[in-house]
Amino acid sequence: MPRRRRRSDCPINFAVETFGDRWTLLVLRDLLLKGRSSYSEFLRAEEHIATNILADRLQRLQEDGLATRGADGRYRPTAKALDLLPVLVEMILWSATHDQGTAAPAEFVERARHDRDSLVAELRSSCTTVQTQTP
Amino acid sequence: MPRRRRRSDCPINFAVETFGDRWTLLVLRDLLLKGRSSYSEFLRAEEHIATNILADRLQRLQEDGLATRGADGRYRPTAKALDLLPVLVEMILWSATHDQGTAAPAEFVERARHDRDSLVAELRSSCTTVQTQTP
DNA sequence: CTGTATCCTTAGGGATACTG
DNA sequence: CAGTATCCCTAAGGATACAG
Repeated sequence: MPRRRRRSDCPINFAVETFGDRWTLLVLRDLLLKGRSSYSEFLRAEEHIATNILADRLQRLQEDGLATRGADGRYRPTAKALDLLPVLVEMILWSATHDQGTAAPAEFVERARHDRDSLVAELRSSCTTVQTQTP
Repeated sequence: MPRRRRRSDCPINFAVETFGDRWTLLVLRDLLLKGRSSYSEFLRAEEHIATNILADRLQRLQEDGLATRGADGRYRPTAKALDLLPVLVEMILWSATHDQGTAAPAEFVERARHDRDSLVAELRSSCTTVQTQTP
């Protein structure tokens, strides 16, 4: 399957082409923010992703260098994926501000608002820790 | 036309459902970062958006409270849209870091890296200025 | 210039069955 | 458990033509 050709070299377009669809960002959320790593864990997402869609997105994440699959069958975020944490945090902040009915932990939002960088650093290191904890 | 029902109350999901498609974010980019405001200006986007798609996205942006259409037929970002600037900036930073071949102005990227908050503030006020400049 | 309308094609997605 | 494989269907998208 030839990968769809890129429409432009704009950085926003690159982001769109990497995770601008209805599922990829949710898988990344589970991978980066919810500490999920196995197929069945991703399948449990409350948005109810279909098995074929999930398999496809996990494949793409690997192709795009955002995740690796270990011998144990668990998916781990790469550094490239970890660098998306600021994007995710800003999205959460935006949704929490503008969507009444959004279910973001108030504590998280407050922290993101006042102490964004240290929150990102913490999330980052918690991912890394989990990553190395299974020798 | 009934609007698609939301899949969950997760803030990331809210973001996905608002601009998680292949075009909305590009229109927002033009609106927020490129100072474009008229239909023909958006149509000039290098990604070549079709007329019906553009009309649809402009409509949705209004429905979602991200843009307003003035009597002059020009589209203006709302405060809700301006609050997406940090998200866009983080995306640009991420793409500039991880996509060789991305065409982001080096000056902009440096500024974003070292002086993110003031850059966002500047972008925000430049939008506002443009907005009020036609009395 | 700012869009509608139409037609057509394809990719994306959902349900479900099945396999190692 | 961790996926493939199908089937089917709809929404999304592209190309144009047309209209006020």
